[in-house]
Amino acid sequence: MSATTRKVVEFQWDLAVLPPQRSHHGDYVPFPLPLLFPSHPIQSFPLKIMKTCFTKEQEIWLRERIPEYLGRIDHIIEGKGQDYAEEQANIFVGKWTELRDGKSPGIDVIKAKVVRWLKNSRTKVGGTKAAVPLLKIPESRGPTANQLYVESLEDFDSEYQRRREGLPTKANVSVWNQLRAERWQELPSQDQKIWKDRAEVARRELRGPVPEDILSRNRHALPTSLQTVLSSYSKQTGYSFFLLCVGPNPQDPDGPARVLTIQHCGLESAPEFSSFHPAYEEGVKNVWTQYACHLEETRRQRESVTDFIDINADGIPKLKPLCREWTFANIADILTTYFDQLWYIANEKEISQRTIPWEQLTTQPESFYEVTDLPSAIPALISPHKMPHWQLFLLYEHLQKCQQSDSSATLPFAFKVPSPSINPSPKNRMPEPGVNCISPIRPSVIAQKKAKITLSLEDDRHQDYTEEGDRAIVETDSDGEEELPASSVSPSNELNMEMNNPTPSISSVSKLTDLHTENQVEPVAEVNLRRSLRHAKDTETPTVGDISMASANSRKRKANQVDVTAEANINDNENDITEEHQAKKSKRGHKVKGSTQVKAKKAAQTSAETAITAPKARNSAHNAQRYWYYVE
DNA sequence: GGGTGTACATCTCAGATACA
DNA sequence: TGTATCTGAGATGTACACCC
Repeated sequence: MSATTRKVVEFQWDLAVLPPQRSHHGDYVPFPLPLLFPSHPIQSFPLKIMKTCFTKEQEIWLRERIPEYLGRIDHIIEGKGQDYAEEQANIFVGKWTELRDGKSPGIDVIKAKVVRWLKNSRTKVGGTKAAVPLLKIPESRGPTANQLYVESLEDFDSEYQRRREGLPTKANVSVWNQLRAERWQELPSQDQKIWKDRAEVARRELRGPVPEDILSRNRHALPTSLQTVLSSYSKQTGYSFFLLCVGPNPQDPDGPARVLTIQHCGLESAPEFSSFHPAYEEGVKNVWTQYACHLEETRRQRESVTDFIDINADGIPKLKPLCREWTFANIADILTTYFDQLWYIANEKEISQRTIPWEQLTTQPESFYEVTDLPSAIPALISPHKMPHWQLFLLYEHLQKCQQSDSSATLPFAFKVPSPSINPSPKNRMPEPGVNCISPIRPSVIAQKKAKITLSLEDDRHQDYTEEGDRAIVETDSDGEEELPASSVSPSNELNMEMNNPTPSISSVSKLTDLHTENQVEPVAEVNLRRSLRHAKDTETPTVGDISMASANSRKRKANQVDVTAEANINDNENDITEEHQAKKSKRGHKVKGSTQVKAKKAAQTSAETAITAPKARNSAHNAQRYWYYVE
């Protein structure tokens, strides 16, 4: 490593082969864990579709052929690269005759594109065309409290119209803002608080679930993003970092969990922590994976627990029959979610918080519900996680039976709307430790969720007949050891935490498997991401592994940049550019270079301006750094 | 046949600007 | 003041064409 010690290690383990909950370590936090991953209110942002020739599937297929093609060109593999490219082109058109968006330019054109694609693969960095966005999910700010308030005033608009009469258009905003400020100031502070709470609710309502594709992209870019951030922080603080992470695998969110260890040290040739620590494997890595295992498992259970409650289009929850495999914690989770949903329904109009304030409910039960709604053996409702086990079962069965016996839409249990003094604002409320804080489900998302679950169920019912044997083999491994190589984990031996089984079990057990990927280079998408982080890029120093592939493109970019700044100004007529562009298509050697944007800008400038305007300093493409990380 | 240079399209990001 | 839209800069993939 040239200037700094940087290392990213990525490995995975299968939840189906997790260590049992009562592991020999016995020192990890027992299930259920406190809420460590609060739901992030988010809003989707527009996604643009990349215009590339091949579909994703085709690109993947082609990418798999690059190593052999390049191997032949470099004489590492016997045979000619061109022959291989043409051979693969023939196979390609045998598989597909349509490209992206259903375009079918003809067999010969497709063949030529395949050959050219493989040829370009030698010089291009590879991967996807589009840069990976930063790990950022924009959040809508939503309406402000004072805005909501004045919108509710019937006379506000008329007053606004009266005040703006005779004023220039530009004054409209200030008039509106002034009037809003006046009305807001007139409002008592208690009422202001109510409107602030309503604005908070409105903001939340604007934010839906994170789109899966954004999650996937963010997860994919995470190692690079973290590495870049750590690198920058290291430069700016002199600190060294060793970071352990766990989370879903971007390739398969329901499959093996992914564990990352990221080390960044500003010193040259610093030893890696894993080699420095005398018992890294046993003392650090294994301990972390044991712990992280349960973090991920709990996270998935919290995600999936809502799948164990039927919620209709009105948001009314219905409990499913008890499953023998559920643990007490599982049942407590489900009941907590169930009550939170009931609470949400009861308080929807007056909502100032979305989950039950269990502490207050315990101290003032009469303000929250009718005691007669509970089974006679249960004196009071407390948090299911604090409930004795016999009460937990009793309550669950009671609620479940009430559902079955009552065909009407009446709920077996209903919360009262507490007075505002009892019902604190969410800002002042602290989540109770160990309590499931999954947000209640908004009716608007229920239809979508249920459709997804239904589809999943139908698929999985079908799969269960075909894969039952495989699954059984893995889960009943007698000696407790995973015999399959980690890299060969297939869908049949992965435990799907969601709805893979018509009678799903939340519990999952097993042992650790470590998946190593040997000498894997960084996907270009992640390189792009890091390049997008310009501050980091400027201070980064490449490690090894970047020379061969990067040099060709860097030279090209540099050459291109010089040409743009030196020659683009010559052309100040866009029409000429177009003509020359057309001419270029038939005859190579055209000397005007640069993007259309650059040309258009230059064309818009006068010749005098272009003569005296110094081109803006750019990051030289030659200096563009390639940042590779290595995987253990 | 393989390597290389180039134009162009298109992406992300950040800052500027317009608007209510 | 908050939000939406526009714009410029930088980066990268694709297609084409020429050179060795």
